[in-house]
Amino acid sequence: MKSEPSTYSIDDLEREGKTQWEGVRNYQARNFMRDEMKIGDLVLFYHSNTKTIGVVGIGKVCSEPYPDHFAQNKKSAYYDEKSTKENPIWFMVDVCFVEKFKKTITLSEIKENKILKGMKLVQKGMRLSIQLVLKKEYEEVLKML
DNA sequence: GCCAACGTTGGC
DNA sequence: GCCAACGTTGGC
Repeated sequence: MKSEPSTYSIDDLEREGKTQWEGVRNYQARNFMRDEMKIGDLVLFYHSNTKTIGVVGIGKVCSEPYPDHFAQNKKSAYYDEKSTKENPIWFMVDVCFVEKFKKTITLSEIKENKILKGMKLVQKGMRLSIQLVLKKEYEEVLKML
């Protein structure tokens, strides 16, 4: 799961222990979150759009998917008039803190790792903020610590 | 700050 | 249904 650290960083998650992953406004990412995520799923936490880009820690899905009520909040940056309480369009999960790495596993390191060349993250044009990571990819990333 | 790549919107 | 225009993402 990607996040811009200026918006929400691994340090924020460590401090809070748990957060709502609101604001996903992309259908593919929503579908993945809504249909595939289960409580206990482990998450690579990725910092994008920052000085040191890469995987910075681990989180865990700690709720069922549920409607993103920020979409009904007119004051929220994530407000979407098409999403109603009766017919919510957008969904989110809660993410809990597991671990913050001592170092960032950078995007360039991941790009250099042949075992990870199939990772969604390094596919051309892949901008999705939530991506499936295969078990072997997950384990390989952790080996790079 | 630039810009490529992608997604969404809306006219036709 | 096509596609141009526009907005966003995100690496560099």
